Amino acid sequence: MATIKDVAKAAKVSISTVSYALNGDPRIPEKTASMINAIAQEIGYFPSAAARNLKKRYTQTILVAIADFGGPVYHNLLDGIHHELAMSNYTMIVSTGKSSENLLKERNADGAIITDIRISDDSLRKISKNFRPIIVLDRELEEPGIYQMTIDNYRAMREMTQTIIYEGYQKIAFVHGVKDSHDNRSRYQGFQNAMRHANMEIFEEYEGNFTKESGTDIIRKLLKSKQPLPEIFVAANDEMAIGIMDGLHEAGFQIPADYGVSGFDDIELSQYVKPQLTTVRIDHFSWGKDIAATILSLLKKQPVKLQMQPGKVIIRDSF
Amino acid sequence: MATIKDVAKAAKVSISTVSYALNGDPRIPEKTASMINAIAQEIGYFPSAAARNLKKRYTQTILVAIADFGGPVYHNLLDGIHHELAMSNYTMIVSTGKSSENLLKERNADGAIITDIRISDDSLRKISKNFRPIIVLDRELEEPGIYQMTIDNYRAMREMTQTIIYEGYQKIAFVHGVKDSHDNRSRYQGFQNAMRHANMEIFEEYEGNFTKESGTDIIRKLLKSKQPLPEIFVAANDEMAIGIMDGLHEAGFQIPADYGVSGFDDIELSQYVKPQLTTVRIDHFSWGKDIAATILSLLKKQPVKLQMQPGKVIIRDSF
DNA sequence: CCGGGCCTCCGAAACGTTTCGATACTCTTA
DNA sequence: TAAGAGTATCGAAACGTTTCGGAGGCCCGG
Repeated sequence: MATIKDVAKAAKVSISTVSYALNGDPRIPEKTASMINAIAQEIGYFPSAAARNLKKRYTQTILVAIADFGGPVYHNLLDGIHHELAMSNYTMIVSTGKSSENLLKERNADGAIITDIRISDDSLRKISKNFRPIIVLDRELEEPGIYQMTIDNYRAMREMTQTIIYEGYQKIAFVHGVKDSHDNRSRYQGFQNAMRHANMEIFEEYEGNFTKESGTDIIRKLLKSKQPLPEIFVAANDEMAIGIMDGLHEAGFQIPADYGVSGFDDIELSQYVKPQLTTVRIDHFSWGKDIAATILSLLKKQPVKLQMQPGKVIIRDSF
Repeated sequence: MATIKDVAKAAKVSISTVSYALNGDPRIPEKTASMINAIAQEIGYFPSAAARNLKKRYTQTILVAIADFGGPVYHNLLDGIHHELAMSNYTMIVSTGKSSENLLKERNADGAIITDIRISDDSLRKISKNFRPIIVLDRELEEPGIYQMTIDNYRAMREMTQTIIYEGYQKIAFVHGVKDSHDNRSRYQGFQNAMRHANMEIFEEYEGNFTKESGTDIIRKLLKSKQPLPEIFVAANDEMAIGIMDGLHEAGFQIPADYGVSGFDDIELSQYVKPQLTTVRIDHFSWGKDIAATILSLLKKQPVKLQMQPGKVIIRDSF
């Protein structure tokens, strides 16, 4: 592997001169620099990230840790982050699972954006001692070096619930996603709040895990056990809502004639499903851009103001 | 930042002893090792990836370079790769755009899986001088250190086309994705071959770019310019097929009564669209696992046999 | 002709690890 | 009791960069 030493030898100059030349230091005159660049090019030299990272104490890299690659909500978020970062000179890497924690602990990046509930608060707190800044998207965590940028789930779900109540629904049920996730909790709280304000009882609560399958399962079990159904299912996300619709259709019911369903996220599928799903739109792309811009400011030690990403109720045909 | 030196000082042993202890070298007796581990834990020490990477000449990392985070086909692929890699002790990182080339050139990983057409063959050839192994998913590229694992587009599309011909369609049109991509080319060749064998003329060819919007556009333009339409649109992927369906529906046509449409990939949406799309299923998840297993073998210098990932025609209702 | 300033360039230390090749000990065993 | 074999530990070099602090050489003004 060609190193800077090889370049120096070939160019008959010192290592330091090569380094300066390659990094465009003004003290190297134009013609020397271009000579050195030509030689580096020729022998196929590229600096070793490892060596550079070690010496400079940063990597010019931002890590995005996500829970999995599968979910339909991440794409726009990642695209948004990437879009913004591409204009800076930071490299973006994304990881999932166990990899993420390793990358953080061993400081493979200068900053991180995290939305993976499997990384515990505790672990994050520990990591934040050595690694900053971190932006968390999926939890509330008060800690120096950790910043929160969440979706305004509470307000959006409250608004959705109010709309439903206004429509005259009486037997209203909530379908939970993974119970102890921040998203689920805050959405549920918004729902709860709206119900309480309207002096309404929650008809029932069901437990899913944010997947489509869990939504379908709930319906199947409900039907099989002959329990009374609500008039409308307020799901904590679109995937479960769609799963519920699948389950209901499977049993021969009509939506919204027999039962209503609402979602949250406005994933692409929601417009294709029949009837189209009434849901809360989150503009993940611009949220991503916002997050990236924030971490860039943080990296420059500039002051930032953190605000929640708003959601917007999109009325379609599912209730 | 705590370094190994701090641990050594706190434990009153030498740096080398700490290093051996932390890496579980058998020459360090159990009780010394656990004492050192405890101290490292206590002062919050984590090794610096940069320093380790520099000294050992590898990173235990595999890079996956994708074209963008947006497309619906990557998720399962990435999940498959991750699934397999998670069982090894390699860290997986994914990147896109300009970042990918930097990461490769500066050797931030030990191996790479690439499916991003914007990285040119030339660039890849150059990179492969310093960086191996590389598995490419989106092109054919004969070069030491570069391995190809593609989808068997040719065969699958030929089969799809044969099915269509067998159904009795006469005016058959092909809808191209981005023209010079390997996927588009090989799918087109499969189509062409089937047509030739059946002694049929290709009714027309349209040019899209693999996006839904491009599919819809094609229909709109066709309709506006009053050109004759084919009886069936053979699209190079599902997204365009769905875009075409959208365009046709928009103009009030019925599918498959008025026009037929076929896709390729079997993305999730294809089952939700009405009518459900007839397409070619690619099991991206197991393809991903296969790819990951292959790169792992390559890394261990074991012999590998590269085979194409097969596709399977899934008959649904769009023709 | 001398001193100072600028322009080019260079040597060497440092970043935080790993690992080779010792060096002291402590036991065995003859 | 001395030699040999382990055992536990250590010092120092090396990985490939960046960057500080010069050092020579040249030109300029006085």
